[in-house]
Amino acid sequence: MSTAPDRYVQLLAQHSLRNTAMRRAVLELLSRTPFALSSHDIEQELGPGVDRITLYRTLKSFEEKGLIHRVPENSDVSKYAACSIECSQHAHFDNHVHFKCTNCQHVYCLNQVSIPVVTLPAKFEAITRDYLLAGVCRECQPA
Amino acid sequence: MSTAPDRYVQLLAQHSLRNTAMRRAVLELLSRTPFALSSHDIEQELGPGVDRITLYRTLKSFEEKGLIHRVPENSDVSKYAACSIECSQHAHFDNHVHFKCTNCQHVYCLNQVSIPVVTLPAKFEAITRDYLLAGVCRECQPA
DNA sequence: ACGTAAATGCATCAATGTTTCAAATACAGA
DNA sequence: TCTGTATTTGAAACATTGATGCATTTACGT
Repeated sequence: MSTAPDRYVQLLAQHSLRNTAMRRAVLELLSRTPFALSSHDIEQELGPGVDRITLYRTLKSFEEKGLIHRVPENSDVSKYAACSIECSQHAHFDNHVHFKCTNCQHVYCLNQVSIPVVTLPAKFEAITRDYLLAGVCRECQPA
Repeated sequence: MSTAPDRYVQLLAQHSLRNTAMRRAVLELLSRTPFALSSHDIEQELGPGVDRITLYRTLKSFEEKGLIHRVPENSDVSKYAACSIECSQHAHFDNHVHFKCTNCQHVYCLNQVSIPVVTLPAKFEAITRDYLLAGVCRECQPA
């Protein structure tokens, strides 16, 4: 794990998180990957040196502080993706649709597609919304 | 577990599932509960007599045959709810919105609110859609 | 009522995640 | 730059959720 002092260091500081090798590595990986990754995926990508427990804690604190968000999935494993810049500990603003490919299993954040609003029955008040699509992604379309 | 020959027996037969005590009990419980239940919840409700493994298998086959659906959640535990009548092994038609109360933790199927359609980027083709809201439910509103 | 395929119950195994605690480390302040 | 302290890490143990293999039991078509 390199020690390059770059924008990830700033991101961590902005969210009151100490600058450690594991955090930089996870942040860098999630930022450069165009689809959501599970804890297991991240472990694989970062190589055999990473501690599984530390990784769980890293993901948990990142989620709490608003650096990453958990993509809603109807499977058993949680997948994570980098948040948009506006997110913080106090509020998540990931109002985009998620798309899961049933072929390659990748989960994409479709940042350009925002979640439509619905009218709820009386006395139900929504605070957050998640919209998850499943189907065939760009990469897996038959030519 | 009673042996009352009622509409659950028919439901099971219609979906090619044998009529057993556990299946009748789970089906009855999910049908009368207005929010989604986790495997653990169901175990508690049905009492100490139920076998955990059999329950997992029951939920799995119910989901496969289209009797119940798994409610998308961004937590770790899976929750299940009874499907609408039109669902079958071949296709689920649960095009309603789900609502999770951040206070009582209950997940409601808002059957009267259908999921709005979105326009996807080129070459993405959606097959299923899930819409999950979180907020304060009817029961938990301050007076 | 009988035979067979399916479902159950139990032991075992696997994956995911949490907790506890000592050792190491980041970072603020002198 | 050095030092103190609060945070983070790493390791072992534990908890929960779920799957698998197999013998026994049960549902249901004939």
